[in-house]
Amino acid sequence: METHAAPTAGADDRRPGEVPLLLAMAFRAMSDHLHSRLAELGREPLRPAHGYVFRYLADHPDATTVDLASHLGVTKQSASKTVTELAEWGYLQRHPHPTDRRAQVLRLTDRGREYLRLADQLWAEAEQRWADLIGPDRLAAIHHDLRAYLDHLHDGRPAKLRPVW
Amino acid sequence: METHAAPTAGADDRRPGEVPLLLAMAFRAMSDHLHSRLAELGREPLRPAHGYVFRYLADHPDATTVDLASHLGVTKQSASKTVTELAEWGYLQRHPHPTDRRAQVLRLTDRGREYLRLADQLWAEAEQRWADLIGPDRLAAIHHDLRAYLDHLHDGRPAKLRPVW
DNA sequence: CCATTGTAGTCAGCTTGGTTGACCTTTTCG
DNA sequence: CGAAAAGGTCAACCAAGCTGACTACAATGG
Repeated sequence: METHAAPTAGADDRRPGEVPLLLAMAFRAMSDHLHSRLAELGREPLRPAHGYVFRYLADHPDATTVDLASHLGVTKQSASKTVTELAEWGYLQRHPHPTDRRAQVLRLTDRGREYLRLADQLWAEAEQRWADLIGPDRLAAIHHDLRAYLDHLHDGRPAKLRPVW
Repeated sequence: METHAAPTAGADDRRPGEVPLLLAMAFRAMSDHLHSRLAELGREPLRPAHGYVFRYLADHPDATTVDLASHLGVTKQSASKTVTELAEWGYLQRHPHPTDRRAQVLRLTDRGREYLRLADQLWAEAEQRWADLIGPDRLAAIHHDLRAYLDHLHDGRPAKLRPVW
């Protein structure tokens, strides 16, 4: 039961370079958790990328498709396809841009905001399972260290999200 | 015009459920590092999934395509496609199975083993950048905590690797 | 010992989620 | 003003999965 081992970690024969893969596996595990909970609740199987769209739109109320594309790190055509899909499903709407007649402002519908709350809650569940195992202080430290890494690397510019696989 | 400024690095305003996404972003950042280093070195742009194949074959000297498929969590057809590709590129070879004439034993070539060493080294570089920032003790603790989580969840069975996106 | 059932692997065709390129409209700027 | 840049769409293509059908061999139970 070495759940709270000291950071010295003598017996840990850490293979250098293993951490990145562990990050991917942990994310996958949490993602699986979210999917199975969504299924339990009988919800549509939106994927993490969709949740990320929702979050961006919630935080950026005057975002356009091009904004979204650059945030997601995909082409505007691809982002447009996603937007069309989510609009058809009633999660967001395109509104005319107040000053630029080329552009469209994307806004979440109530349904979209509701889904975002649910997704946040389910991610939090998965996260909590980890906290239960290692302790909330450790989780907070990891959160902090991850942020530090990403802020350091990208220094202002937003981090890319979608894994290259 | 940002309504939500970047989180000020003051008190830990941890949004519950944020950690999973940070895991994905950190992995993506490390993966980007690996890719750009490979490009610098003029190497073929093999993806993380390929490195994972190499590792499995290195650890399981009598693995077949079906073994690999179940390990990767994909269909045998998909695994077969990957194997064909890697064989054409000279990273592995198919050998007749000693006792089962349907099956083929997959083995890394020297070139494959060399690539695995390189990939390990590049992942380690990315990992090290994080360690430089947060300190090696913190990284070791995170490594330990990730392992604990994955071991706890899967309890014996291998963890899924490829992110669902 | 043979008939049935199961397994390793391949081939073919489809789907998904991305790509590039061409294009129209509107905006920005020299 | 006129040229270049930018938002958005349409269309064609591509990569990497998938399912389904199939062959060849293996294992098992009368």
